[in-house]
Amino acid sequence: MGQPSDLDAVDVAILRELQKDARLQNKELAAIVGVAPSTALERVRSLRRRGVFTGFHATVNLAALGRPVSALLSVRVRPHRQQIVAAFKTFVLEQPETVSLLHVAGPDDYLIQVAVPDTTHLQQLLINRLLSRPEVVSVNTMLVFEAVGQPVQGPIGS
Amino acid sequence: MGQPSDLDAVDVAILRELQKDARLQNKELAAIVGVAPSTALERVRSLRRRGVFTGFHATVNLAALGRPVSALLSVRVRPHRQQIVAAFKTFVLEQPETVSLLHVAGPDDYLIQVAVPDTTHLQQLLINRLLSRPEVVSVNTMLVFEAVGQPVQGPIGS
DNA sequence: ATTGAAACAAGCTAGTA
DNA sequence: TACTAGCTTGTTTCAAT
Repeated sequence: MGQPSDLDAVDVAILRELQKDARLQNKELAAIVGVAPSTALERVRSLRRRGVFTGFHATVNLAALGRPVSALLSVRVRPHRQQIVAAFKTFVLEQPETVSLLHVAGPDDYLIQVAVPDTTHLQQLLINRLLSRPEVVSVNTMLVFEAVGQPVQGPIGS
Repeated sequence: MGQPSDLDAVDVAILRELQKDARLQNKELAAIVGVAPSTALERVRSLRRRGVFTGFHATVNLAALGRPVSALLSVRVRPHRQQIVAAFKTFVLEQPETVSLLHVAGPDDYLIQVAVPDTTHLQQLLINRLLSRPEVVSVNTMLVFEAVGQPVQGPIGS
């Protein structure tokens, strides 16, 4: 589904601009990428339809939400049966502290990023909700000092 | 900077809606949260000014960008001097493969998420660009099977 | 701090090349 | 597929509360 070659220079420019600012108005976007507004509109719709754009989201300052402490929890889940794993994932995503969940290949199976009000809250989350689950074999906690996300992703010249 | 109590119900509703859909029109947003369009506009501006909103970004399907393989690189950097660490971070963020960078407390110092066209590309990145750097003591590679981000973050009732 | 209304600007849908 | 034009719709400012 979708080769990078499906994307011409205008598409790539649109991807770049809307990753930088999702609230950019269509007319302005059209001016920046050098096409007519109607064309820009159709391009954005097409990129959405083709699944190249997966969403448009505001990002928030978690500290301003009263959750200044972030941690990465490296979790080992056993046995690795489909039903158990699915239930675990659902549970994790239901927790309001969860920011993201990665299923990885390595010594541990899942990396969960959480944001909490304080370390006491983190401790309670670990003890009362994660370690108490039978399928959770181990949890390694890494405090997050700093998180930097690249705001713009594009194709890579292989 | 910014207690959660600074946010009333309307603010929280605005945060929720724009995290779900950053391209929501102001008029529609106003209708959903139950205020006049002019009020909604002022609230959004205020949340931006106060740094509660940190950005509005389109998210893209990395596979559609020709980068279907994601990995998490757990990196140990030594010595842990300010200048060396800063140079390392800058270098990592300059690489087009980089999706995000976390500085953590744990056995390793950095977790780097990368998205690449294939595993050969990943191997080359590791050998030619990461392991060749003198400050990089070790790299542990975890392949990412699945990544799920919670689209909406809110305050947590402590 | 919120609102309603007016002036302004953008979005959208044709019809055409 | 992209563009121009014109009608529709949304955005923004501001005086008043």
